[in-house]
Amino acid sequence: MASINDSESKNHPFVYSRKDKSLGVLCSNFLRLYNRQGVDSIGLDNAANQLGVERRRIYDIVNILESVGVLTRRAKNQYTWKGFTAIPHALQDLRVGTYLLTIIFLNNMKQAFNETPKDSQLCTFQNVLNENDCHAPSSSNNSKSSGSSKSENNMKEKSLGLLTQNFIKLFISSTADLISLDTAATALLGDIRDPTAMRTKVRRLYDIANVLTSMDLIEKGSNATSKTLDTNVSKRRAFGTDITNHDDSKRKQIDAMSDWSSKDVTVAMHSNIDFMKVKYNENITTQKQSSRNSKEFVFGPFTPATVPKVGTSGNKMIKRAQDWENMADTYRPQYCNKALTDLFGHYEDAYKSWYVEADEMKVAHRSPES
DNA sequence: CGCTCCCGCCAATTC
DNA sequence: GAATTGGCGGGAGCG
Repeated sequence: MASINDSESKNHPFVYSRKDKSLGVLCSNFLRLYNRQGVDSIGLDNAANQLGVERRRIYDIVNILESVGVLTRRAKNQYTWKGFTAIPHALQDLRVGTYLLTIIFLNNMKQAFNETPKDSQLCTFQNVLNENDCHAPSSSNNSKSSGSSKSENNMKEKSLGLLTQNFIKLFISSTADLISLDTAATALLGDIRDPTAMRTKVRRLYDIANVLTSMDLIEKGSNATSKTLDTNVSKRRAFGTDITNHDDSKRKQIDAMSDWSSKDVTVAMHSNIDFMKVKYNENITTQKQSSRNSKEFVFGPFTPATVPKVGTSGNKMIKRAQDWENMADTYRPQYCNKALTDLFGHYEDAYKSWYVEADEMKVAHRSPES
């Protein structure tokens, strides 16, 4: 009781609005309630009461927060508050894992290019994620590899928490500032072409996006003009929605993400910097017209600025696409799901030249450390 | 009408 | 076998 919904409900505080019960505001309230020093333990029951919501909703919030390091499950009904300062570390772990994943992904792409179509759905980000669970435990015994990760804990694989992390990984591996939820959903879907699964996935992503937004880790952008701010630690990206879902041979609407702000300053998000709100925004006035087919910019597959040192001393220079370029337009692997193509479409060229290196690197980084 | 996404049924897990 | 957790998707709200 006392102090619950305050927010900025400008108008009539008594009119019910669906917005007032969104996961986003709930998360805000949750944070407002526990994000103060002195707190270190959180009881679910308590939280539910304080916030005046059903238990179920608390689980949603808590799971997502946990996946980003803000919380940790201590015991039944009991969570430990870690705070925002834990986010950088958590993200760093995700980043490392993602790096490797991307390399593998590139290889898969390569395969797709060379081999026949068959049922190579193996281009799904999710599939890559599955085959090598690069979860980032970050603490204690590294890679104890407890048995097979086959089809066992199927339950956990669809958890909101994991989905959240994978969603973030998508941002990390892509240079796109704008990623539509539909795109993300498709990429994160093991089985493409499953309308039902798709819808569900998108629903979940909406949930996640909302809480991440309330945490200021992400921002909603419009298809027309992306406004991307940037926290000093984490990359602040935006999510949008696919437009023109139907149709195909038209123009792929990567326009959505085609206008990036000035190559945002990919901050390192190193171990521990003061996180929080020191967001410095930069002028975003890049009305990049861009184009769909003749992309002239080639960015590196991985966020150039960062990339944790992995074995090889990060000799990642982007070689410009060569004769591959032509092939790119005409010989677009259509058997790779469209969403991914869109997602990574910017540097499709880069792929061509990259996968060669990726091949080498893959062998190279054979566990020097980490 | 299509995009969002809240609500809560009920299954899986844990006590 | 009760209590916790938490997928999942129907369908309501909003633009």
